[in-house]
Amino acid sequence: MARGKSAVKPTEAELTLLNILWQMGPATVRQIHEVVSTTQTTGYTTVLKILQIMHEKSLVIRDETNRAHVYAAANSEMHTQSSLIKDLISKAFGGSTSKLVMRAIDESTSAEEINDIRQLLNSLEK
Amino acid sequence: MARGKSAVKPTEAELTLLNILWQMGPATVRQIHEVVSTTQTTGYTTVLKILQIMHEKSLVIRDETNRAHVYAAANSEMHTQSSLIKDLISKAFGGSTSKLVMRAIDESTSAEEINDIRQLLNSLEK
DNA sequence: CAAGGGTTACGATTGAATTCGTAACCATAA
DNA sequence: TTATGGTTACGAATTCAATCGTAACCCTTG
Repeated sequence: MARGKSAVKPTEAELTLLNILWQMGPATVRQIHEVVSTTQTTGYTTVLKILQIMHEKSLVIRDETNRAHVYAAANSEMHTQSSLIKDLISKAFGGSTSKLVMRAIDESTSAEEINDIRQLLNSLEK
Repeated sequence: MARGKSAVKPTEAELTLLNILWQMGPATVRQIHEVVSTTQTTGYTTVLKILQIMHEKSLVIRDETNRAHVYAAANSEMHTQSSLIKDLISKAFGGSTSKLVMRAIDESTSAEEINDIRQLLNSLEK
């Protein structure tokens, strides 16, 4: 089995940090922790530890040039999203993408979003 | 906070059993284990234990009338799928359904599935 | 050079998920 | 009635996620 990289599925806490990294770009633990703190009450060393574990798992890369290491997401947001969704489709939707899409769209989906999706379908047409 | 029921997110092992229950309808541990065994090598008592835990969490209901208890999914497949997907949308897609749909559809999506999705959009039209 | 402050590293703790062995239980066949 | 076989219940072991306290480290300033 080829398990080069995308084999690792980020945990919930890890995904929170990845979202921040995708948003901010490369950042130090302190910077990341500051952002996390706006939403949660998570200790500095907790964020540090999670980043270290993510580094072991190759979910992030880090630049150790300076004393304060600079972390960055190892994979793109798009790549990770695709991987997460394929996982869900296989585990909860019997592998059917259309079933998932049907469940995803409901009364709370805005008209704009529906338009976006329609345009996507049209672009696949050709 | 109202946390009546859909607050509990099934774990991976639990989702495997739920899939079987949705497929088979109410079933005994033995029956469920037989199906599980076609795919995995999981012990009988492991399946039993997971079902007991799911019962505590109210993910399944059970009929204890007979000696061999009969288990059934507490929530519908559709309900659970919706809940799982909403969770993913909020945690990995910034709340955007259309982003999720865009990631879900790729080159591996069959023409039929794309057609199904298009029809869904059309039905939402009116 | 020595003290402080910020930073990383390490290890411990807690709780959940998963797994299973073994005991207890009970209905039924002999 | 008693033994047998299937069933549930209990509890222990293992692993992983998440959290943090404390030690070690090192740059910078006085």
